[in-house]
Amino acid sequence: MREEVDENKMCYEYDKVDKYSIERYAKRLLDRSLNDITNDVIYEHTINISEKSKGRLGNIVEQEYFGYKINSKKEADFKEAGVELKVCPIKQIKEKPSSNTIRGKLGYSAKERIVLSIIDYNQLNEENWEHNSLMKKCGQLLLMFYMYKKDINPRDLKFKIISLWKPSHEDLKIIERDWNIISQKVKHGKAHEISEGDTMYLGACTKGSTAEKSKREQPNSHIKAPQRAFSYKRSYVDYIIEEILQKQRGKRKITSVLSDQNLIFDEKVYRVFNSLLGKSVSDIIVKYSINRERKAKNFIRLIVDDVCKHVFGNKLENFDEFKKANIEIKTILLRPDGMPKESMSFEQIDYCEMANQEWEHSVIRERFENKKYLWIVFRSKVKFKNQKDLSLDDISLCKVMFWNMPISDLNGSMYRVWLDTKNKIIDGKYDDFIKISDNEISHIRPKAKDSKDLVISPQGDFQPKKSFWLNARYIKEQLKI
DNA sequence: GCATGATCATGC
DNA sequence: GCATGATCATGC
Repeated sequence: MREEVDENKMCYEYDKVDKYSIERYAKRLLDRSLNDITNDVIYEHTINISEKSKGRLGNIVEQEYFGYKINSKKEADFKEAGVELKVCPIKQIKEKPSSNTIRGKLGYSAKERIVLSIIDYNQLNEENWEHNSLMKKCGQLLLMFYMYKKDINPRDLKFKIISLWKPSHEDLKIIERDWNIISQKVKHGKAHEISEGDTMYLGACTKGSTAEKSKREQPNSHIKAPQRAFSYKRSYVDYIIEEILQKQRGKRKITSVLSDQNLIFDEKVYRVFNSLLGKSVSDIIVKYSINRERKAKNFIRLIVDDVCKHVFGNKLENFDEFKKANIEIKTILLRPDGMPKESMSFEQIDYCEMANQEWEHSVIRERFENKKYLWIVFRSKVKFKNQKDLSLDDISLCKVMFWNMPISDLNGSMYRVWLDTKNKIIDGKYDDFIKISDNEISHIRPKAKDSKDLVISPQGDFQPKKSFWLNARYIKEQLKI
């Protein structure tokens, strides 16, 4: 009882010019919900949780817990201290066994990106990085992560991680370039072509009920562009969470960073691989003294990994930047005419999961909206049937590019394929998925150890493992060779 | 032991 | 030679 009185007495008692005081005050909510600590004092500030305002927990925390009016203006929430408050949902996940973690270990993952501020295209058109309104408002964040639960009164949601946070010096360089990529599109009258996948950590995500409704004027072009907001990408937020937790545990973070003083990581990747353009696989093997038998089906990919271990000291996907920006590496082999020999496969479909998912939160949308790919493209000089028939002298590196799926393809063809597949899973039609000849950008096909390699379905029986494939023809288009 | 990345094999 | 089903070495 006494503690409860003390808690209430302390309400609003923070020094608004001192960010550490604000953080300390915020941390009273650690492992608690608003309802756990507040009873009497808060009532006079209680706000209505209407359906329209979605009852966002962030709004409630701002008004009831910190006692200030909601501010979506250009200055920070705690303007005297220069601190912007962000209340963000997280979920518990099993960490992927691919890293060095023990299988099944529990960790936190960001449920969504952190939206920083709406982009005012006209204002951005006038800004440069040195005097930008985004970092002025959001350069110093106070992050309050809570455990997300569906259909729960927001006042009962428990906070798990609370901390001041700002990007490290190294990250800020990448964020600066991301900002410049976005602002350059605006300055060139291409705000309507912006995609969240254009950038690494800082994204420009759509904001508004629907992209159509939210369209607004942009400078330097008469074409209307969907409203967008600066945000930290979900994969980057995962890293923020990890960074804060490691700091709290007193562990020094083991970093594996590819960027250096002069070059950002993708520039280093380009520099190394562009120097190898036109070189054959056998040239590359000799150059880096690679010793590997040509047995595995993913031989070329293993060579690429060998090169990276030699040049960078590690495989690319093991570097922090690749994790933060959510970049996956794919090698592609082209026939002499530029057509990829194969379509590109992805992880197998979890039939039960997919039957219950909505598009907005689907694995496949997440995969292609919030993810970048590094395509390392080889081309054969001569016609061939099987790759193993080719001489390594005849396969050479022809292009290296970072790729992400254009929004129009994601919301168009990809959505159609996803919806068709989901409906057929629900109907139990496992032999009737979209084929490559259906001329979408993607199709469904088996991907398993063998035909007896099965996985459980929502109907309770076992079905062959299958996965999404990007059509070879679509990849050719995207390569623009 | 199994997911992953990628290619092979076969029928038409 | 395409379409699609089937499969394998690797590495975590």
